[in-house]
Amino acid sequence: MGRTVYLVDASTFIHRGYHAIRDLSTRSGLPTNAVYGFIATIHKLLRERKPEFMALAFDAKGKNFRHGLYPEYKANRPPMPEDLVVQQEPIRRIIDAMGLRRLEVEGLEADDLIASMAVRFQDQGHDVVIVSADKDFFQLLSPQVRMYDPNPKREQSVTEETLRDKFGLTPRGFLEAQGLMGDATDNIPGVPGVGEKTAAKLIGGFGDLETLYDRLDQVPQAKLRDKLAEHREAAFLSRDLARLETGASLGLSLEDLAVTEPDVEALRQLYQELEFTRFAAELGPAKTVRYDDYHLVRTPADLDILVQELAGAERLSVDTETTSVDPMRARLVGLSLAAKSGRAFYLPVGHQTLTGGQLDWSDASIRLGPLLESAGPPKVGQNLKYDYIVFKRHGLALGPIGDDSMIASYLLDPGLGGHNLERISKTWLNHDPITYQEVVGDKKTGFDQITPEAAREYACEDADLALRLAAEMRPALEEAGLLRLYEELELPLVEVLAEMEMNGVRLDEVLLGKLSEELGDRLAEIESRVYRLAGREFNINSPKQLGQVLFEDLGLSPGKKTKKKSGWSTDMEVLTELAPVHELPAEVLNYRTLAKLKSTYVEALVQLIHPETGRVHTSFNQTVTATGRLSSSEPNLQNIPVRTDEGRRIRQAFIPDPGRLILSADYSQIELRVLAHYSGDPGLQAAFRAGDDVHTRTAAEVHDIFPALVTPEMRREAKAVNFGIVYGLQAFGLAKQLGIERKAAQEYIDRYFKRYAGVKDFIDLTLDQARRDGFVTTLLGRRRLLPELGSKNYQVRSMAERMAVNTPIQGSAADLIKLAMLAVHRTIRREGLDTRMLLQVHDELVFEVPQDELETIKDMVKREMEGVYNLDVPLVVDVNHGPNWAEAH
DNA sequence: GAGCCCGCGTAC
DNA sequence: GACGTACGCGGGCTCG
Repeated sequence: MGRTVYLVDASTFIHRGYHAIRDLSTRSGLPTNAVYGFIATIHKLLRERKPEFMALAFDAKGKNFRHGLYPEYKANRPPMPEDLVVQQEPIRRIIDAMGLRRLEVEGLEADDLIASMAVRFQDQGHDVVIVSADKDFFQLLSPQVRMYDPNPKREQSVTEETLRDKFGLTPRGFLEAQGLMGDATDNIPGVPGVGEKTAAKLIGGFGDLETLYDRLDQVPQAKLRDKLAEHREAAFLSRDLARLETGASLGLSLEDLAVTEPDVEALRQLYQELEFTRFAAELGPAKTVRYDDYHLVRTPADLDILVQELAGAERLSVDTETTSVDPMRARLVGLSLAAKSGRAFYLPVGHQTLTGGQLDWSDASIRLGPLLESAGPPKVGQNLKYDYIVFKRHGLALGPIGDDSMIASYLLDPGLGGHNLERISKTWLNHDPITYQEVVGDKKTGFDQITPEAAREYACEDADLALRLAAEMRPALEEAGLLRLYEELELPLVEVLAEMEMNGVRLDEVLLGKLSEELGDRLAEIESRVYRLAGREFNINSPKQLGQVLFEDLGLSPGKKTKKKSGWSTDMEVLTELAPVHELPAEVLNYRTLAKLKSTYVEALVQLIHPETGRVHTSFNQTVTATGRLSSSEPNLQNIPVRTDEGRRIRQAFIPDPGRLILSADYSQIELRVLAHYSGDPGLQAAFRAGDDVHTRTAAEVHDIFPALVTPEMRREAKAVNFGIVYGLQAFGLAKQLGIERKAAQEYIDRYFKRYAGVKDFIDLTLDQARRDGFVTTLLGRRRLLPELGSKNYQVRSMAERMAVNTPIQGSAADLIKLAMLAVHRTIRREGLDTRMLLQVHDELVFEVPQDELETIKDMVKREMEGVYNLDVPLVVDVNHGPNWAEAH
């Protein structure tokens, strides 16, 4: 019985993908546009046609019989571009993993492979579909052989009839016509001046080249006749070149072309390497974990047996299930434990929906105490800060912390953007965990609404995975020299951050209430003035509507487009420009300032006051920034206004409990000191050793004058340059910031680097090393991977270079203050002090100090922070205190 | 109505 | 394009 065989001309679709998709590459810079386009086409073909038999023909390297006939064959083809060459290998690997037959034969082009197979299978009574758009295949068309192009924008199907309708030629005739036409892309000459139309007409009339030349005198046009006569040889040669080889013996039977099952895991691996997340997802979840050794523990007797089994464990993985993602509001629903890969236990304690029994937490927590508290094995988990807080609020002091898979993943690649269990399990274990959605269904359903049975696999898996992940990642940390940073800084910091979050900050609700009211009044006043000036009402908060009012209604001249150029920018820079021209922009600037304070700070903060503690409890995120800094969220307490009087009023609402004071300790110029240390620059180091004002000193150096002669304006410029250096400043940016000519900015920068040659050398050396290693490091060996340093795209590469310069500085400063937090925390503990650490704002620590500890803490904090690490320049800490954060700063 | 992106603005 | 690291607001769009 006749079957259908699909023969794919791979190079057609590889080239089409290469040209149709621009700028697709992996994060590390491997181009993937052709791979992506080609694989998308093959997917489409498989999906739409579901072929049973199929082969993909590739061009073999080197020469073939056509070069023997005609040395100039394809001589006009430039060599394959490098960014396409490197995509050949991945394409072939994917085809193999897909379970498809790939054909590549030395001395034969893909066309000849396809032609030989087409004829062979046709002769065996099968139908053949040639998947290509190349007209060279027209000569093969027959009742059993047709062509197909999966691209919907093209003519999808070509048959013998199509050929007849379009050219009036038979397939055989088309080959004859090709002899006359030639083919410019393959450098096949043909007869000059004869194109598709003329060739079709001639062959349509005479049938073939032999007949045409036998009866050349019957061609009516004298000129054409002469051309044909002159290029007779070329015509016959061109036909020979266009004729596909159909007799190649490939020794393939139909069965050899059977489409087999894909190697899903190999494919997934390839797709992940190429960062084709969509294709990887289409393969469905990878399940490499078994669920058959996961158990429910729901009686005190079983719990005691379990505690006994786990007591001697080297490490114990722990995970909590709760009612909230906010650990300060979460109620414990259950916990899972694992000490051996693949074996885990779920202990329900707070399910509302039950089909059987569950443990009583007040009883269970006593039985678990010896295991989970500091006497037990080191604890492993994913984001243990969360579990630590939940347990602490439920009367249990989890410890000691032995591994946190989230932090391990972060240290290995802090630029990853997300270190959740799902993601790192995929990366490290090639496993897709059960999702929260799959377990509870509706996202609004609390975990306590499902049964322990329904929770078992999900909860056990989380503990099991954290255990497996820690085991996988430890060697990687060791390899990268990150183990000390992990064990001696980041893991101990977990507990410190947890305590800070639980401490929370007290807010003066009355003051915030007054502020909100006042801001509301003032906003209303501005609003009415804005409407009057605009001549109509509109939403001032909408940049889009504001743009219409300014640039259409009022006809002011727009400054610049927005980033995504979807409209005209109305940001501070533009409005400030417009302020002298019209009253409205100035009003809007004022409005924006106040609206920001009201919505982002006053109102949001009040909203987040905890009902039980009466304080706000931020989250300090340890695995978010690319440089090693912490971040703060819900609320973000690291961007509370401070620069304007208006903004500082918010800080006045940050107050201590009665009998206490707010104390703030901040590092003076920590980033520039790190720069001075790294660069070894004598001038910069001298400034810090002498205790000079570094910006004044920079101005004096650059202008070559005495420091006493530095004007405030000169100091301001120098300050901008000093900060800019840390960020990878360029002349354009400095010019914009200082409002000077670009040329003047460039001269300033040149003079700076001449004076501070050590800084220049540091930047160059850092970049050299970063390019060599592919990453940069901080004082404590923290890494940031920067594959984009090798990018061919100037913009991408430049960005990476600025990151390479900034990260060691910013990241080292982060290392130092984290070390200081540990030191201060330990001293507070050791000395049994009652002072609470509340906040960290990158170079500042904020404490809530009992009156009678003030002097002790002042001295201690300054001493610990300044002495935390021995740089080549001194670290200086300024300490202040007051009745609120504004006055302590 | 939820979820997301955009434009904007706050901090260091 | 052009100076690094974050978070979060309101508007406005998409999607179910």
